[in-house]
Amino acid sequence: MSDAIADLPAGKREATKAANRAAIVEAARAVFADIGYGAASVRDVIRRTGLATGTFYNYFPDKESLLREIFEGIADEARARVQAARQGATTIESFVADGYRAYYAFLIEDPETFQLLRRNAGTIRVLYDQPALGSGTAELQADLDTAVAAGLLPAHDTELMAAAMVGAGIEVGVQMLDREEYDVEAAVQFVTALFVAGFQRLAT
Amino acid sequence: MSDAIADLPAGKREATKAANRAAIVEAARAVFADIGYGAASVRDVIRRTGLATGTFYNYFPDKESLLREIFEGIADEARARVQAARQGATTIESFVADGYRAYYAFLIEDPETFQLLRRNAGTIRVLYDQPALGSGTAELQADLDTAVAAGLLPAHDTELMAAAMVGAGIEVGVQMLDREEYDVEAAVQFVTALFVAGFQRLAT
DNA sequence: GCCAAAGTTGACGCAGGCGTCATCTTTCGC
DNA sequence: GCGAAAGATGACGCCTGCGTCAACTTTGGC
Repeated sequence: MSDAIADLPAGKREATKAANRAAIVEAARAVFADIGYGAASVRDVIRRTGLATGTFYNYFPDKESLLREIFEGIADEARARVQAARQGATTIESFVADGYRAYYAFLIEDPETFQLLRRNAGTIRVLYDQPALGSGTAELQADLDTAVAAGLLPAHDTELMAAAMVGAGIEVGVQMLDREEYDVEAAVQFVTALFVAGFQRLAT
Repeated sequence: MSDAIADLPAGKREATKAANRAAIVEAARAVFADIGYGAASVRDVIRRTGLATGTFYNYFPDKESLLREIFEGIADEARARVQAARQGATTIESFVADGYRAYYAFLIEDPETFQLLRRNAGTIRVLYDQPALGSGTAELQADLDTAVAAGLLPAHDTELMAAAMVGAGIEVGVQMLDREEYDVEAAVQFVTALFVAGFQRLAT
């Protein structure tokens, strides 16, 4: 059906393969977001694609590797965006605000991804037992360290700072998505005021 | 074996019933904390108690009602403690600090409960689709509203404030529990400084 | 001590998931 | 076009979970 994905040097062979893989991943996102990873079966996923049972195993060895692939894709994307946004920051305000703005924009763009993360945060945390969730607390901590070194932020426990920013960011994001109109700017203003003032106070 | 639970007017009948119920709940806490609610089966739970399959169904109609019972117990306890702690607050500082202190003390007292909540936050959120997780964002919001009315806090979006406090509280709690020594006071100081300064700034 | 009521037990039938593999279909090189 | 290779298919055997229920064990009243 149609020229679906690309007009690259795609042989039909390759094209179908890419399409099937994509279909499986897409179905899995929906299923995991919906009933949660633990409760989902490989069957639930492939049933949704219309492909046959056996086909699944041509692409993935099991359910877990599916979740890993999905999650890594999301994490890479989110990390890249947030980090790019923070790149130009020259003040605490812009560091905090630009990061959150990129993050919230990402959520709104694709609420399914957000639901997926929220629903399976516990599982993901167990799966990657260090890194935690969201766009990566570790990554944020590294950015905070850089900002501290550059004199942008007062020195403090960056691990706790990162944890607090991620936690608050997620819950505020949930609220934002729960409301009638998505107001990214309001959410950004809110968390920015909170953390900028908070960080300054912590310096005392 | 032994005089286990109580020396109340317990008939043997009643005593066994209470013990079995407790055993099931305890096993379920462990299993849900360990592999997650979705992946857990009723069998996983009863197997851990040594009771027979059928016995489970004398106490609970299904897996979900088990989670509900467990979660409600935890929520009641946590809510009561945090609210009691906040009762005497006369300043922003004590309002924030006392609540968090009670909360973190609770976590340390029983890390399994915390792991249970963390692991199954997504499921719980879906189960009670409004209330969310932790000791209850809604409850906190109500307390914040009261505090605002009493002039303790500057007026602002208390829904977002509650969300941010719960989110940051949880993630900071995770960090605290991940560290070698649990330092409740450090965690309390941290979040208190953050939110007190943040709330004041938001008033501007 | 005895017996009715309460409660426990685990085997049972059914449902559905798992991963495999022989078979069929499609593609691609020539 | 044709044949070989790549890949899709779904039935199959195995396993585990579900909720039930007839049979057994324990308790408590007398």
